[in-house]
Amino acid sequence: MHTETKKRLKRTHTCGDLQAQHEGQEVVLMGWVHRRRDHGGLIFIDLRDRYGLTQIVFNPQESEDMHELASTLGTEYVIAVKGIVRPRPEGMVNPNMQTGEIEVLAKDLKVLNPSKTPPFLIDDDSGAKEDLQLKYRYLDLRRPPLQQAILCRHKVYQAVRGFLDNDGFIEIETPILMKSTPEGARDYLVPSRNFKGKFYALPQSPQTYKQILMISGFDKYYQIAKCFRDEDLRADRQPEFTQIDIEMSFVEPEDIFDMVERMMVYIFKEVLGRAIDRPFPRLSYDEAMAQYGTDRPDIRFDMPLIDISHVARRCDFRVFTQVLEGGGHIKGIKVSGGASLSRKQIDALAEEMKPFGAKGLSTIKRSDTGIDSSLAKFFSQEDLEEIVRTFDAQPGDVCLIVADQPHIVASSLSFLRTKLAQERGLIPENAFQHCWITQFPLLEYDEDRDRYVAAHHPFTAPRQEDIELLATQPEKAKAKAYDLVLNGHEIAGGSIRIHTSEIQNRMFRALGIDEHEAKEKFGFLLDAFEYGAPPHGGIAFGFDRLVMILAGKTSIRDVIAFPKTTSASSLMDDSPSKVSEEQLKELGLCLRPEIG
RNA sequence: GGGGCCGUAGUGUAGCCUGGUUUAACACACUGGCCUGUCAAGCCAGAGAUCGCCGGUUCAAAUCCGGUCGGCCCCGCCA
Repeated sequence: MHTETKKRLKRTHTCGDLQAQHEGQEVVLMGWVHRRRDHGGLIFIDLRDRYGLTQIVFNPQESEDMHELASTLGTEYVIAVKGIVRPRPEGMVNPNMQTGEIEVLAKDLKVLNPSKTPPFLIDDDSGAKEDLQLKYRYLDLRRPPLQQAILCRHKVYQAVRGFLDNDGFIEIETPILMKSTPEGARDYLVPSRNFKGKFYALPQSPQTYKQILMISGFDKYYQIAKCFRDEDLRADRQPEFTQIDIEMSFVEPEDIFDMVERMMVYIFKEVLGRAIDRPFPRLSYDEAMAQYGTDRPDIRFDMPLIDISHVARRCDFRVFTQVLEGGGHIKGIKVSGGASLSRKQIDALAEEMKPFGAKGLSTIKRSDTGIDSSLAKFFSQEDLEEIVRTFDAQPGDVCLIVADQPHIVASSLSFLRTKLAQERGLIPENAFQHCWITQFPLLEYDEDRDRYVAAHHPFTAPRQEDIELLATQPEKAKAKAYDLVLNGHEIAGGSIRIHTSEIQNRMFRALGIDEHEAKEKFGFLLDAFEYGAPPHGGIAFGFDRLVMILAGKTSIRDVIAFPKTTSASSLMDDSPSKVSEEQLKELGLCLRPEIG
């Protein structure tokens, strides 16, 4: 035991540290065996930790025993090496390595822990399929790209906390076990043992708590909060995710915009060392929908949606005229140089637009000699020319046109716009373009539930001038709500809140929530409003999405240490899983017979 | 709830459309041997797969059909 202690090695440097200046120093490195190159005589080991790689050389002349031991090292063994830093021989410098000027001549080797052969290569690209990566997430997380992503996430946490603290915000935690509320996403439920038959819900967001904190006088609050929504997943949606949740008292939207823009400038500077321009451009919801067909437009490239209804009204194409009579839209986008797209390619695009409801895709190509269009027989030459002018199409361009209900035209063309921009390389690399979307509708009509639902959430304030519309034409009311969009991703959304129980009750009435139900579900908030609620508003960031964009990833799974699959399971720890009969009994639960 | 793509040695792919001369191929990893300047080390040899699972069609299924499970992408959904 005593000799063990004496011989124990203490790490002096990391695998990313050593340079020519360390020549001659005795160092101790610890890490994972990244690769072994065994020449029978000399053995080279690339030793890896999260800081980098360092080449270790084992020479049998130093110690036969040590050399023997080095020859048994396998990939991912954890070892400690004591050795002397020396410059690499003439011509052996590796300029691709951070530590490529030097190597460590091993004097002592200890195997701290052997490793089974890993199921995939620990490298920039392991080549393994994603389910295998998720099962062995602890190995996947050793890969440099994921380590960098997690490090980026750390930097964003620190930047956010640093900025908000400096700006006078107070970090306050709110409960994870809370009351289930109607409206919004499906809740994750937690059964109560003390109150059998009753349930907590995990927060979809800390919305009601942060409003109550405003009433408590914490006029500048923030929290980096875990949120939970039991809905179907996407590349940028996980069942549990993280928000930067912010709320302020005595503010108007301008105050929020100013604070958020300063924070984004700070984050980009701290995390990427980049300067970004502000103020961020603003578009109203209606403008965004008209120009881009989406409320989260990617404005790194142009390609706006162009309305040609005024010309289409005069054509003989019944599909078009019927769409217009039914209140539909006829719009299109111009693809510069797109006249070279083949019939087959266009058909493929049309096929991809079908899930959005688009039934057809019409084309108008402009060449040097004239206009070639699938609509030629329905339009006069003059009208075709007018359409081409409306699009400002040059020879070699093609205009792709959809006629349908407004929401179908918008979503399918928005998809097409992004898709073509990606395929044709129109999106500038390494560009970051924010924009604000403002003046969202307050309410939307829900066909299934046969009533209005809150477009944002039921605490969102209507514009002052629209309050009367709540009782008369609710769909026309606009909200003091705003989203922050970055490169086509919604990264934050917020609003000025209702702060009087009088307006809040009018809102509930518009939503078809009667007084009894309102009291039952949100009574605590309505009560709180009676005791001097300050005007307030705020915003919440999708933290994972923000980090995803900053880290240059295309899925938030890449910036979450332990993400779930698209079916919300965790392949590493195999959750969700069954629980024992005793556990169920304790909670007063039994499973429906068909579940077993 | 719906649509699309994928599932073949430890890993990634080919083979599948057009069923049988395929003893299921290739690369990486792995095992053994040789090797003192490699850094994706090299050379030689070797082991490793009832083709996700269940059923059907057929003389014959990795291959065709139906179902099912899992992963990814999308529509709906996500206040």
